[in-house]
Amino acid sequence: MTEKISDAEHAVMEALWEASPLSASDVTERVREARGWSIQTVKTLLSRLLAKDIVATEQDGRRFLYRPLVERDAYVAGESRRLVDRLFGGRAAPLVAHLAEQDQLSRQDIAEIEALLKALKS
Amino acid sequence: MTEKISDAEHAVMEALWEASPLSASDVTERVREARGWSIQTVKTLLSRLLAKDIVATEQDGRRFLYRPLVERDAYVAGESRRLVDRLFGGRAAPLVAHLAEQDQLSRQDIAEIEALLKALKS
DNA sequence: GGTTGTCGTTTACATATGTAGTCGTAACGA
DNA sequence: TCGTTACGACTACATATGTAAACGACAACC
Repeated sequence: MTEKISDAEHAVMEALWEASPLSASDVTERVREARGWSIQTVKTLLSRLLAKDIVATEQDGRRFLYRPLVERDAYVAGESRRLVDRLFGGRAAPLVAHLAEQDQLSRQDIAEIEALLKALKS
Repeated sequence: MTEKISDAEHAVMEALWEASPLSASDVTERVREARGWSIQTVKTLLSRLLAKDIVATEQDGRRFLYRPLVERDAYVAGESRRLVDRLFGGRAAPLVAHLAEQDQLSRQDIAEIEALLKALKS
């Protein structure tokens, strides 16, 4: 039921998932390289995330520190499921098949996945 | 480099991938159940897809028939890659690991994937 | 041949999104 | 104490998106 996180907001969330709580300027610093946003932009994104209850704040003197309310894992799970539902009829196997066909699996990926599956079956 | 396909546009594309060429009303009929859009809405979406060169038209008497210019496979590949890049650092194995952890893989999925990988290694 | 229905085209409008600028205020530094 | 700075809040504005209504042209039917 969590509200939708946009692309830009997602970049901010990645910073917060990496470390938190962070002030707006901390976040700006952390996303500067990847996105080059002004602090104003980051503040707007943080406000929107706040309004959507995706992050929370705590007072730190005159400023706010931001902290995620949504776990990265939950977000990743949601997005993965959305993709699988939309494009693969809700089944995960066709997704893996697709990745394989597109040669997007390295030899190492294959080995890792096999090991994983073996573990799963036990 | 194909332009972005929005969620609503994607529903229209699925109809066209299933069968094409189709008229606007054909498409409307095919998406009616899933989305319940008016024909006006479908026409707008088709125009936008046309403007983005994602579909093409051919004249059929007084009306147009629409046909995809982008293969479903290419779209699926792009979206899958985007997800893997954004959420799994570009590596596919962690995605599979994630699905596994979330219990999103059925026993049958596992069997299918194993067979697939075995085939890949040969 | 006028009416009606069907097309594509144009316009509409609310909300979301990307990307900031401005403003009032409170703290900090000289 | 007085200017500078750093904050959050509010405002801005273009483009994208979802969802259509209105319009004008033309074809089919009576």
